[in-house]
Amino acid sequence: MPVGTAGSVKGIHQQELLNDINAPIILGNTYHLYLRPGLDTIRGAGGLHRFMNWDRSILTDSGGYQVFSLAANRELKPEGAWFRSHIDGSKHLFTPENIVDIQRIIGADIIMAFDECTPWPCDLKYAKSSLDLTHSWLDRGLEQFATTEPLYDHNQAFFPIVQGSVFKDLRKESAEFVAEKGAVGNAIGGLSVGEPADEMYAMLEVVNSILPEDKPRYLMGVGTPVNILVAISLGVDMFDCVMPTRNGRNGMLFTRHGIINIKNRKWMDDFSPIDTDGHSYVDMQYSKAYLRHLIISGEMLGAQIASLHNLAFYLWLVRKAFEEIRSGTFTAWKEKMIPALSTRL
RNA sequence: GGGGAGAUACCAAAGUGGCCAACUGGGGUAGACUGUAAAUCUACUGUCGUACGACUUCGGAGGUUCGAAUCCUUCUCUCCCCA
Repeated sequence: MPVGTAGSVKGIHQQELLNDINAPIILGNTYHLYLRPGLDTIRGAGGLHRFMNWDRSILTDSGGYQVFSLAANRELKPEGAWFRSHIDGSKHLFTPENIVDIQRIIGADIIMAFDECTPWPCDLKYAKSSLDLTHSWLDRGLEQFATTEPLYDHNQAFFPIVQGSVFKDLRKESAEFVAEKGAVGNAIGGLSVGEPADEMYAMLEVVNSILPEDKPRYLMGVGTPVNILVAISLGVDMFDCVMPTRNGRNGMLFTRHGIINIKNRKWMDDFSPIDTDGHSYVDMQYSKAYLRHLIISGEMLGAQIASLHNLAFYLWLVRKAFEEIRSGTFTAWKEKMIPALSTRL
């Protein structure tokens, strides 16, 4: 199995973190797997377990999110998406086919389909035409995946992505379209792009009533600790998000007791450990006051410590959720946790 | 001892009669960040009030003027050059 990092400092630290706490994880800001929350029972990760080592895997994204986030620098065509490089202005065509090829080359254990992540708000007409495009791209990606081979000595999985904005009918249509493909895992995209959380939850309910229960359901780009617990309760198994690292770099620490903005003056003279309940070596090693000083001073070490803390917290959160599910106490635990997680310390 | 320059809000630094409660940085305070062009971005930052606004500010004192951070007099302090 490949040891997955994106080659970044971030990735390396995550790897160290993994060695440290031995948690199931997919690298690249993706944390955890295989849950069966709705029924409070454990589920294996479907066919994936047959060839995947969850401790050492790579998940790569397709660039579909960049179709959304870099909208100003791209042009959408039926054949694919043209991106203009912000570095030298050169143009590059991303297609459902070459995106599969690229992820094959990287050696990703999980390859994501190329899709359009629709913005929010988004009118029904646009969402519908976008969904049609995403579906046609999905068929092309699946075809490319089926007609090519892994380049290395491990298998690769291809995850389709459900879209449909915040429209239940479209989400239903998309989930059915995706489920029909019989992939070893399925993803839910196009959420947490600005819509109210309740709308996201409503979409998850619709989609998860259709996506197969015995295959991982991967909610892309989510989210806050509360978002994750709610999504787990709605049947999601797998997440990824920039939040622990980006928000960490900007001074936000997530803990089981609530959220700390370490830049706040109130922590200036607080020399207690960052998190006495934490699971990363940084938590007892450094004080809040010191971390605050590092972040405020713009020291890279501060961003690293905060990121490590947050990643460890996120991993603890999903592992704990896993244990609570296993012992049949997830729902009660979740209800108790949500108010704490939302608290501003 | 002689000559010159300068003193602006927490710091630095614009402004050189009305558009100045005073540009811009920094600092400070708070907020945002959800499949990472993001070690980023936003707001506020004299006092009181939610706000229209009111009141006190540009080294000190005095003066000119309808009106002064800006002009005049004087005092205090700082820096530079020559002895």
